[in-house]
Amino acid sequence: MSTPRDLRDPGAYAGPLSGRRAQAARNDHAILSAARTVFLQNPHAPVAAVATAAGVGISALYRRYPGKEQLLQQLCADGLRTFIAVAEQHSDAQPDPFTALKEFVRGIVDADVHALTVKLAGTFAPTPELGELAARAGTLAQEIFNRAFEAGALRADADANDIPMIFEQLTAIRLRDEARTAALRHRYLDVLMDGLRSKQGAEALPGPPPSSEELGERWIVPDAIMDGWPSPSP
Amino acid sequence: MSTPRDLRDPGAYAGPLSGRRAQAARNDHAILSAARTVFLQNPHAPVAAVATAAGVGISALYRRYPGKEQLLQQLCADGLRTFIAVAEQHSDAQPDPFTALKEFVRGIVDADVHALTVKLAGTFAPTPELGELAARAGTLAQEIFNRAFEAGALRADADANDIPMIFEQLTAIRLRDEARTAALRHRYLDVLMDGLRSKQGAEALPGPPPSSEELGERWIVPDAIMDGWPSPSP
DNA sequence: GCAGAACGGAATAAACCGTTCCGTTTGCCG
DNA sequence: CGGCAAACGGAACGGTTTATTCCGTTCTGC
Repeated sequence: MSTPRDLRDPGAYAGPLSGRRAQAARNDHAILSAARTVFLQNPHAPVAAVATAAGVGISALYRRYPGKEQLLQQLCADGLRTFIAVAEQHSDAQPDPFTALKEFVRGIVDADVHALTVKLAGTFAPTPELGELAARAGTLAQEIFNRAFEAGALRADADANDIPMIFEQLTAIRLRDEARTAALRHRYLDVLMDGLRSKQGAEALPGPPPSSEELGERWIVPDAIMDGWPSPSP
Repeated sequence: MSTPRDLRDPGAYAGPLSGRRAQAARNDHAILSAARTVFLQNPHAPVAAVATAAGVGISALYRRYPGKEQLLQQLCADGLRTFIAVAEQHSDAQPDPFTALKEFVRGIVDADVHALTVKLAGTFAPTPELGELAARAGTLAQEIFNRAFEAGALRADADANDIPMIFEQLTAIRLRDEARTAALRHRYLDVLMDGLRSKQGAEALPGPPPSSEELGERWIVPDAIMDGWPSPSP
């Protein structure tokens, strides 16, 4: 029985797993990965685009997730978990706190994980678990910032809430070519972090840093981008 | 026929004009302004959202523009013209070229004009006029950068194409509160420009600056965000 | 062989959206 | 004053897009 199987995705390591089961396992990953790429490019992309990008049919997707919303939640949760992992990894084991902070930011930016938690926000209902993960992520980032700050490596008017804003700005850099995107982000990461460094003769940054409420703004508003603007009335 | 007069663009001056004509004049401005706000928030917002935000009916909008596309083109052209005006205004009359550059960037960012030309790109067919305006805008920006660079105010590996990328990053900062948005943008404008300043002991920025082709990427692709990915076929 | 897990993709039903149409209001002019 | 037409508001229309369901097919494991 020369297993002629698996017309799909022939390049991706057919492995020792045999046939259908193996395909299923690979599809698990392919779908998640495709969803990541597609939704990162366009948060409102149709589900069919994910299936196409994953090289599977729509039913393969719906077999795994009850609906689009659950897929997005999964994506977001995974992103948050990655964020936490990166943060923990850079939390210590680095003599210089400034370098630790910079490497941490680079890690998050390379993982392209911030967009997952923010650009997707508002396109699905957040679950309690998501909230907890986000809280933990925030705490870890805060700690890494604090260490650098207390070591005197940052300008006096730098603030922990500047970090998410830096993510935001670097995340805005997105070209078709993924490698080039990463390279450019590194470039401006250097510029930004250099601007945040402590230095003499620098005048104070204008205005207060973002407040936590301001940073959290994104999570509210399901989408309501079009309707009654300020807030019509219930 | 017998168009009595040109109701368009009365200079946003509602004044003592009486009745219907005055309302029309005010609507001209209200619609354009609302469109700006709405499409800046969400480039794919429905036309109805603009009408609602402007506090007018849909027909008031369609009386002025043949369709959505023309409205977007108008918006983009206005944005480009503003860009050019700001650039010309900061092009000289400023002794220090670095300050001139920074003020120029601040002017563009405050006018929120970059998003108009880039976030909207790909949502409508560009006209030849738009192309010319964009070219002129680019040239002006380049000149302002060059003056600062040649004066030695910028780090040696800074590049003119870094400027659009800075716009891009600052434009990504967008809160509900417009004033706060501007304030935060000023904050990171300071950080970024400080990072771009010439200084000793700075290691080189990693990787090459963005190429002009990379910056122009946005204009191609009508939308095709979901379908054949790399580029299906003509 | 056979039962059924997994699939691919067409079919479906419900939005969503740009644009048109129609009835109404309201200055202006004779 | 009466009538005309510029301006409007917003419902109605038709096309398109999308999430989700359904069904026939293909393999696997036994």
